[in-house]
Amino acid sequence: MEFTDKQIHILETAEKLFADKGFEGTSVREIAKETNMNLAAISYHFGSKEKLMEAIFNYRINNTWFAVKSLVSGKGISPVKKIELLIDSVIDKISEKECFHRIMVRQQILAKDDLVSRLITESRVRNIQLLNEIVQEGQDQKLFKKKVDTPLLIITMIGTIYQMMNTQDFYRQANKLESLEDAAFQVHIRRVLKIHLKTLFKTILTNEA
Amino acid sequence: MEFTDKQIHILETAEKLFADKGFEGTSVREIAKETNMNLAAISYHFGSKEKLMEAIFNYRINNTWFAVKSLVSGKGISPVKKIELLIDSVIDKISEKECFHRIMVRQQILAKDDLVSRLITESRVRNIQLLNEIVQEGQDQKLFKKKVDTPLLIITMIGTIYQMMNTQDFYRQANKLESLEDAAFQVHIRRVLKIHLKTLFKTILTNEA
DNA sequence: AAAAATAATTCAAACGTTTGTTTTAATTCA
DNA sequence: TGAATTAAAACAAACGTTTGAATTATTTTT
Repeated sequence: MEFTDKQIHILETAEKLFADKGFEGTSVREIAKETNMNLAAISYHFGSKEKLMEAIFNYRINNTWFAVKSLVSGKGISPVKKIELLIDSVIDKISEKECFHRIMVRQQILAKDDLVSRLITESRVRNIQLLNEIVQEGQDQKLFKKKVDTPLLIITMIGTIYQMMNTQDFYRQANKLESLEDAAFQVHIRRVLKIHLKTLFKTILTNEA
Repeated sequence: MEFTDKQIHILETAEKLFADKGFEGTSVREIAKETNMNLAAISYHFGSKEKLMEAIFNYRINNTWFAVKSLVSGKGISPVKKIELLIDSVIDKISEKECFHRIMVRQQILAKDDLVSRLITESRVRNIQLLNEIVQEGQDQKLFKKKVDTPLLIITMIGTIYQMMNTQDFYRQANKLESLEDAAFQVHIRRVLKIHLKTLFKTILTNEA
């Protein structure tokens, strides 16, 4: 799936608009205006609004996990360390593509069965397999509990990250962090989330507590 | 805010449609057809589609926390027990109003500042205050850690519940629970979530681990 | 290297639908 | 009778998409 510079410009502009106003809430005319292109250009380059959405998913959802996978399947790294690397990586990846993930959250709630929904499911399966590998390794080394609900673990991880992403203004206010610069606050959130999730995972995976 | 039976019928029908297809993805004509009412009836009873959405929020978002509040502010109950009661209650309340919460999740992601957004924020403030009370009590009794990020705790709680709600088919498949009846699976999810979140909260709040 | 031919892209305009809402008359209920 | 509700029809505006001519880029031919 290759895209030209112009197409990528449309993709990323549409991504921002879809994230802010929703798919149905964004008109093709808005996308055209925001990209300084003609209305017909979107149909010309992508065929339809629906296909543009699919293109965004093809553009974003690939290659997300390959870097993590190589990190994680490396020998000589303890399962605990691998979990930590995974958490760091997931948080960074999601933060980098915040708009896309906002779209994905909204999309996964809808009762649809289209290409986009299938792409989301495939992505989830990959995540499960990845975490399962690490958990299995930890169990083999008697470091982790025997019974671990891996899907539930992922649900807490992704759910916490997404909820933070979607309510970050509220978190900022509740913790009186309004004085922080935007960028500094983003860094702060990531750090807090990473520490938090690592603690949680250790509790669930090891036999402590 | 009082509603007639007919209005409630419209509210609940629209709620289901908004949850399944999104606000912009649902037409007023669809709501009319689904309720077996005339198109103009929606405008007549609520004024506009936007106001109908606001009415759904007014209908649902109230009274959600009053029952919890009375449970929680009771004397003679340990802070740990109160946390458990809170978790049980939140999970049950959200499960009861799944459609509404699906709408709320989608709504809170949008970059809007309307009445609905303000209602969501107010609801969050109430939740924080409630949990803060319990945490404070636990800290006074030297049961909980001194430093607790209450907002982060709520984010994990709500985030986990929402993520489970939105990906429950996936969870079911990943844990090979397809043989369970729908109702039994719902019960299963709730039980698992309750145990899971209680464990997490105890870890974060107490000085273990 | 210049010219001609072909392909790719941009543009304004218009297409037919669907949208949320309003109107006006008919009907129901108190 | 008079107010509340329902019904069918119409409204203008916005929607996604298509059209066909104009323009630009690329390739082919001379």
